[in-house]
Amino acid sequence: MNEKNLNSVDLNLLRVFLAIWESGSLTVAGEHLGLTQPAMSHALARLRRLLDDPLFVRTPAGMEPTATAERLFEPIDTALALIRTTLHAQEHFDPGTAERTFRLAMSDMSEFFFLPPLLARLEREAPGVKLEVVQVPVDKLADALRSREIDLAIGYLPGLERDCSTQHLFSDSHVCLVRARHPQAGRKLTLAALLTMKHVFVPSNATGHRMVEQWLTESGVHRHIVLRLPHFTVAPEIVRGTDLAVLLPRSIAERFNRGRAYRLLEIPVALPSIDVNVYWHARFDADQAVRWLRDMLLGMFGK
DNA sequence: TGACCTCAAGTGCGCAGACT
DNA sequence: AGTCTGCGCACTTGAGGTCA
Repeated sequence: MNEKNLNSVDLNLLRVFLAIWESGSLTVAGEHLGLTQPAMSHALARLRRLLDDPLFVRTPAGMEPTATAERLFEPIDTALALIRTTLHAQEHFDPGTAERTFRLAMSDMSEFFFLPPLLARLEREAPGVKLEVVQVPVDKLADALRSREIDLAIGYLPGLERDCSTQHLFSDSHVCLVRARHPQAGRKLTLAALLTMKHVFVPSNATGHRMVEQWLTESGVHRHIVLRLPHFTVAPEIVRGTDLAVLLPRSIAERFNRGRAYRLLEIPVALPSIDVNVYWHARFDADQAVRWLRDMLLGMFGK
């Protein structure tokens, strides 16, 4: 593209490009942008002249991008996001008056650990701020952060470090949670005792927890599972009334043990530690609101 | 010299109808 | 049903002229 072509680049044409890319239809893209279909057609025609490429071709499946469009998508998407966040960055974020919903992705265990204290803090300092926890498959998290479907992801998510910015909060390890009057309470837990005990098994959707469970299996540590649960919240209540045990992250176990109804036993196997981080996409580095929330998380949970 | 006005060209958009 | 194209309207922009 020469300087003359550059003069005719209209930022709105790039929005048109992205809207057609995302919807695969001029009509639908126009609805998203508040333009009619003919206006979209004209805009696409101008883009085609500008870039000397059809960009999108009609197929039975909709408007399919050409190789040139495929090549252009990422830089255009990144450039527009940069412009948006640069403009947003100028807007001062005042938590006391802000009306904003933050969308977060986290596991069920992280919900239990993070949300109660975080909500209490928000209630005091940012009454207009709302949270929405979104369940996103791990392999879709990077895309969800990039597209701003979610603002932050929290947990042990090593796969995200390649695509996203990261702030370390704390390192966690696993312990064996039993009731205070359990026969093993007060004793040093041996591998033989661990294998003899009856366990509650919680698959959870937490990546770190799953990794530890997988590591135990691969290491030949096969516990005697008498109860499988789809989620972990009821497990401590069951453990409190029985001689069953459950393996949980220490942060979760300590939260349950505030009333001293349990004992936390060290697991007699060297388990990998879990780095609990907060993740966001680098394109939103400058977003004052998200930065404020990140700083709050770091202040509350960072070690 | 700057402010204001006029006019032509360029641009964006919508309507209607043709096309795929 | 969805897209493309010709046409006309509205608005913007820039050049040129006039006036205080």
